[in-house]
Amino acid sequence: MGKQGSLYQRIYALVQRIPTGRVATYGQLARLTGTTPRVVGFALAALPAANDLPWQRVVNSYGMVSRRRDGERDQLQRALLENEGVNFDSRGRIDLSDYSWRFAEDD
DNA sequence: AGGTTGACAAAGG
DNA sequence: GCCTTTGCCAACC
Repeated sequence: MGKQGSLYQRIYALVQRIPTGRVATYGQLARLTGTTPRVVGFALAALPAANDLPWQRVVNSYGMVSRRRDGERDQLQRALLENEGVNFDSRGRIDLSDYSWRFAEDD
């Protein structure tokens, strides 16, 4: 592994730090880990079905749950978020100005 | 080694 | 604001 762990490990470590009831975008995590948004999505897709990460807290730049190629994971994601108090509007969007995670070194 | 494929994003129309 | 293009880069043939 690299000096600071693999790229995927850095992404996962960051996802782990997103607080309950908050969301981060793929682009935000990409900037913080020095990669591109697509790779963040690819890293999350590589997670096993059962994992310890709050993976549901990662959404796209429009504040929407991104659709998977298969499965009902996106529905589960919305349910989990609503369960922790995140509000979706009639078009299925989250108001990022209210719910986005503000990263700080001392979190 | 080269082409394809994404849980994306920004810019253009 | 929606839809389409373009850039992106790691993974997987």
